[in-house]
Amino acid sequence: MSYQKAEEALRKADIRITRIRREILAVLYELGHPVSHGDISSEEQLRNFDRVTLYRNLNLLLEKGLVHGVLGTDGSWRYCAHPKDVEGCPGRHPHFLCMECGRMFCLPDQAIPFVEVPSDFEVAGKQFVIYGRCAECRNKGKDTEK
Amino acid sequence: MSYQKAEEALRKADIRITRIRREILAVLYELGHPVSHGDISSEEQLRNFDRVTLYRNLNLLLEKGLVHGVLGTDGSWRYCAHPKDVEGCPGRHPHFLCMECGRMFCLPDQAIPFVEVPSDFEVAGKQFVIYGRCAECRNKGKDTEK
DNA sequence: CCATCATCTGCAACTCTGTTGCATTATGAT
DNA sequence: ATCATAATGCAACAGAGTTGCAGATGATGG
Repeated sequence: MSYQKAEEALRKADIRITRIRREILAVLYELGHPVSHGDISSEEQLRNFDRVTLYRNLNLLLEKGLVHGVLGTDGSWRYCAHPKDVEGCPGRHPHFLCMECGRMFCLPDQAIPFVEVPSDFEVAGKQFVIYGRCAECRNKGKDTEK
Repeated sequence: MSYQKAEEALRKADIRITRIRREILAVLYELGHPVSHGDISSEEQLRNFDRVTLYRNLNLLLEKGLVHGVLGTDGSWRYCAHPKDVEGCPGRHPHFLCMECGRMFCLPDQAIPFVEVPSDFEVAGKQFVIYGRCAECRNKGKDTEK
């Protein structure tokens, strides 16, 4: 079950185990692809927590490296996490954002390439987002287009 | 002068030539690197125009392809443009965002690589942002750190 | 098992970026 | 110069995310 993995991760990161943190990690572990604050907050297990508390905990988990974030071209952040011993999105690859349904997909086969920055610049991270329409939305479009 | 280039570009794109459009393009042509709505609106020549009008025109210029946009990891868009006959940022390369001063830099020597997306996905565009600290901010830091 | 205290949570209010609706004004085609 | 069309300014709104603070909760020591 994901709760055990979640608790384990929290313990390793040396932060208190609270219900919301366990739930966030469990949800992210189970979904396995990047989801927005809104998506997370409408999950059954998290519906009754405060928006703000959710934001604060997502930021904490980001800082501690238990979760990684991808900024969509719609301006909102998606969060993704996997238990350490499970193959999954480590955040170091491009993501695809469907501008129609808002879903984000990992493109895990391709690494984000190394990029040369001017000397003396300090790199903290990279974001590589491809945007467009996913297969599902393109098919939906075809039905109603004509 | 940039105004002539600006008018030329507007004429070619077949949109009305108004004062704000001429000024936006002239400002972007002269700056030559991506700047935010806030940066643009505090430029001398544009200070007296309405926020909303500026947003609407930036969006129009984006649509018409006279300007391109880059979303920073701080969640706000930067806009960049060059006159057609001048070597400049065509938008098809990575950008560096300094998280401290908020300035964005083009990394024009390196093209954004081709990325394979799942079949039947439709690509509309790409965003590739490297974030961290620019040389200037790192130096500033050194003075006060100890 | 309970007390204690640091930390976390919920609430209200706020900021910042960007958008919409509508009345007024300017543009450029005739 | 006239006039329809398009652009502007204003007010109000929307959504994402943050801050401050009072009250609740979780880990630790007795």
